[in-house]
Order: sequence, then structure tokens, then C-alpha cells
Amino acid sequence: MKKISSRTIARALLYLRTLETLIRDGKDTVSSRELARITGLTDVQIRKDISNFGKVGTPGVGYNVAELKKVLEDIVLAKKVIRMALFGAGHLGTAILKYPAFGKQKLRIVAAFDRDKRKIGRTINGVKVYPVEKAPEIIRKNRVDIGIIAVPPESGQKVADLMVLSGLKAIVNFAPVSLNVPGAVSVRDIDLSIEFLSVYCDTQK
Amino acid sequence: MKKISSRTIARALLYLRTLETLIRDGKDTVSSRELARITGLTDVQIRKDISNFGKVGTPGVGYNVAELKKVLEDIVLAKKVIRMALFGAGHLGTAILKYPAFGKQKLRIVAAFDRDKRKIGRTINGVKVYPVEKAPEIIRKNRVDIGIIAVPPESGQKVADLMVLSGLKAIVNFAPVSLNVPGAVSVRDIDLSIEFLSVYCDTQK
DNA sequence: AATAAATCGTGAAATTTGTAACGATTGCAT
DNA sequence: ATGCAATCGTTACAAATTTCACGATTTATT
Ligand SMILES: NC(=O)c1ccc[n+]([C@@H]2O[C@H](COP(=O)([O-])OP(=O)(O)OC[C@H]3O[C@@H](n4cnc5c(N)ncnc54)[C@H](O)[C@@H]3O)[C@@H](O)[C@H]2O)c1
Ligand SMILES: NC(=O)c1ccc[n+]([C@@H]2O[C@H](COP(=O)([O-])OP(=O)(O)OC[C@H]3O[C@@H](n4cnc5c(N)ncnc54)[C@H](O)[C@@H]3O)[C@@H](O)[C@H]2O)c1
Repeated sequence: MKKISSRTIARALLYLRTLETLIRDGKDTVSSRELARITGLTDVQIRKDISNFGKVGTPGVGYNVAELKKVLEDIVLAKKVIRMALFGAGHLGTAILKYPAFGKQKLRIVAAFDRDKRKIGRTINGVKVYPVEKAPEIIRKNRVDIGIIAVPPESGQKVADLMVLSGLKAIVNFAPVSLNVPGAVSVRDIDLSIEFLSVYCDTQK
Repeated sequence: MKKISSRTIARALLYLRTLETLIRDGKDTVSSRELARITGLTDVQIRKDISNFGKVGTPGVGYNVAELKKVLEDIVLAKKVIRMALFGAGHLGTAILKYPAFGKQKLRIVAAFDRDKRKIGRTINGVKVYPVEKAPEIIRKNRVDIGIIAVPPESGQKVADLMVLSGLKAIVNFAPVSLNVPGAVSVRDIDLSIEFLSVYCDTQK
């Protein structure tokens, strides 16, 4: 089977999100043209992306919404629940912990870690905050899939090291610092300052 | 002058962030090789990116950190301060309002808007929360550059319409919904669920 | 049954993005 | 002064991604 590019996968997840709202609206079928209109992409791109996952559409009709959803879900269907662990129960970390939509999806935060004694032991939205030292044990026991870094940048590398030590293979990093991790570990950096500056630049040149 | 690709700009902002830490560490010069080591990119890519902004390096030596910073800052230097307005002072919005690092950069949140009476009138980290109806007036008066959407997805389009009406040309959207805006408006979607699923998929295939 | 309209899937072309190679320049050691 | 190691900037090349063009399939219509 050919490898599917990460950009196609990111778009497929967007299609999935779109399909869920279409299902809520009671739609049965949708064409690449309409998906394009909604998402702002082109119809060709959507057809090409979807063709990566097999022949699921019907010429003259479009895609069956439920069927397409099922096909696209196979991308992430290996696991029924994807478990995440959050490091840093500060402002951003708390917002993430309190996000109710994760529970409605496959994503679940199973543990939080902090080094601040005032935060350790608390339970935020059903998730307990542990001391960072317990991370390796708890991450292993809970078979955590993704680590989230929401600590200050100066602690970022230390936390990343701990994540690698704990066996995590996927990291989402909100700290504005470049992490050094083994090649087998995927890191997704989300630096909000860069995102803001970036979209501002888009409007300038 | 040739147009610089948005990906180059995004990386340039990352270089800028890196240079700032190098300056704090008292470094005077840095080579493309070392920038590559820190950022995880390749040295060629870095040299090529930087060459877009002129000949700023010295063969055999590398780049003068302060000089390179100045050159890269020209990308976003038109404005000394980039003003932002936040819509939705909920969990995520409050975390963003409380982020102190924005103040230390060119980014500044000048106003927040909500429709919840319990939030309107409050001041969070020095930023006042106004009723959404006041947005056009306040955005115009404060010459806001970027609008941030941190409202629930079902309100996303309504808020986006209001932003467009208020003259905003750049939007960062945290709501998991596709927005429909005129072509002249730049939108950066940050759907955390998609980001999490995406990095997880990276580790699978 | 034939025709028209809508739409998918896909190979080829075009574009964009990243990589490699290498001459040119600088500083340092001898 | 000369040679050497380090490093930039640029041109040519390669890979990835997107767009185009169009044949094939389905449904509706007359
Ligand atoms: N708040 C935002 O909107 C925002 C925006 C952009 C970027 N960020 C980045 O996200 C990260 C978190 O931001 P925040 O505003 O939540 O900061 P915060 O200070 O509110 O929270 C950080 C938390 O991390 C904990 N911590 C510190 N060192 C730790 C360690 N070694 N191990 C475990 N826990 C540790 C602290 O005790 C604290 O609870 C920072 O890197 C920040 O730069 C935040
Ligand atoms: N909290 C997170 O970590 C997180 C993660 C991923 C995505 N998101 C997304 O970010 C957005 C905000 O999330 P949140 O957790 O802060 O939600 P929240 O419910 O805590 O806050 C939403 C805020 O928006 C306000 N609001 C609602 N409709 C409005 C309108 N029409 N105009 C102005 N204000 C309005 C509400 O009064 C509330 O204060 C949501 O779209 C959510 O899906 C949040």
C-alpha cells in the first residue's frame, strides 16, 4: 500500500470534521464540489485526496456521507481511543483540560503533570494532576499515545526528554522552543506567536 | 521584488525566535549549520530562506546574530505593534489573554468581545471585555490588525462576518468550523483536535 | 433507448518546494 | 604570502504537491 502524505491526512481529518456536521444536518450524499465550497479547497484536490483511500464515490451522485466518513475514519481507526497526557496545568493547559469536545471524539486526556505543588493533586475536569516524576510510570500504565507540552519554554526540553524516556512517540509542543528528540518521535510545534505573525504577514505582501 | 513564500516566512519567524534566545545567551554569530541543528531543519534550507532577504551572512563566519535579526524583522517591521482583538473570553480565550509573552513581543491584544453578560465589563490581564455589538467601532478605532476566534463553532461564522464587516484582514480561527470569508481576508485555522490526530497519524503509517 | 447533466477517478502537466553541488569569500595557521 | 578549513549564496536538479484535462459512470429526461 502506498504511503499517504501527511498533508493529505491533515485534509482528510478536515473532511471528517465536515462530514460530521453534514450528518448532523441530515445530509445523505455530498459532492466534491460541495465539500470544496465548504472547506475552501478545490474539488479536484478533494477527489484526489479521497482516491487515496479507495473508490468510494459514485459518478453523477457524489459521496455517501456515512460511507465516506467510515472510509476516512480508517486512517485513525486502529485505536478506538487516543490517549493523551498533558504537561503543564497552567493557563493554556487548563483550557485544554476543560475542552469538552475531546471527550466526544476519540481523543482523551488521561493524565496531567505539573511540578507546582499547588497544582499537584487537584482534579481538573476529571483529570488528575500528578507530579512530573510519576510520568514514566503513569504514561506506560495508561498506554498514552500523545504528549502535550504546555510548560514554559525553558522547561520544554526537559519535559520532552521525559516524554521520550516514557516511550511517547508523538508530541504536540505549545512552548516556543525547538525540541531535540530522536527521529522516531513526531513533534508538532504550535507556536501561537508565530501563527499570529504569520497570518499578519499574509495580508502584507 | 520577488514575493516570498508563506512557508519561508513561517520559517523566518522561527529563525527570529531562535535568534532571540541566542542573543540572550550572548552569542554574536551563528552559522546556518548551527541554526539547522537547533531548529531541526537543514542548513541549505536556512541559507536559501535567508538569501531571500539579501546577502547578510559572511562566508567562513556565518551570520551576525543581531544583524540577521534586524533583517528578518523587516518582514514584520512595518508595524511596531500588531494589534489583536479576541472574540470569546472562555477557557481558551482567557488563556490567550493571560499569556504574558505577547506583551514582550510586537503582539498586543487590545480588546476582547463576548456575548455573555457575566463576562462583559470584566478586565482580564488589562484587557477589557466588551459586548460583541461594539466590535466594529472598537476595532476601527484601535486599528486592529488580527481577529482571534475563540467562540464555539456554531458562532464561528457569525463572528467571522462581524470581523469582515469591521474591516479585519487577518483571522486566526480556533473554532472547528470552516469559515466563509472574502478572498482578501487571510484565515489561519488552528483546530487542536486535527493537530492531535494528525501527529498521532504520523507515528502510525 | 438515446441524450444530457452531474460527478468521479486518474494520468499527465504545471507548479511549488526542497536538496545537492560547488564556486567564491573569509579568517586562521603556518 | 600561501594553503586550508569553514561557510555563504546560487544555479541546477529532484521531489512533492497541486492543477488540468478528460474518459467513464450514474441518474434523470424525453
Ligand atoms: N497561554 C497562552 O495562550 C499561550 C500562548 C502561546 C504560547 N503559550 C505557551 O504555552 C506554554 C504554557 O503557557 P501558559 O500560559 O499555560 O503558562 P503557565 O505559566 O500558566 O503554565 C505553565 C505550567 O507549567 C508548569 N511547569 C513549569 N515547569 C514545569 C516542568 N518542568 N514540569 C511540569 N510542569 C511545569 C507550571 O507549574 C505551570 O503550571 C508556554 O510555553 C507558553 O509560552 C501559551
Ligand atoms: N479549550 C480548548 O482547549 C480548545 C481546544 C480546541 C478547540 N477549542 C475551540 O476554541 C473555541 C473556544 O473554546 P473554549 O473552550 O474557550 O470555549 P468556552 O465555551 O469556554 O468559551 C467560549 C466563549 O465564547 C463566548 N461566545 C459564544 N458565542 C459568542 C458570540 N456569538 N460572540 C461572542 N462571544 C461568544 C461564550 O460566552 C464563551 O465565553 C471553541 O470553538 C472550541 O471548539 C478549544
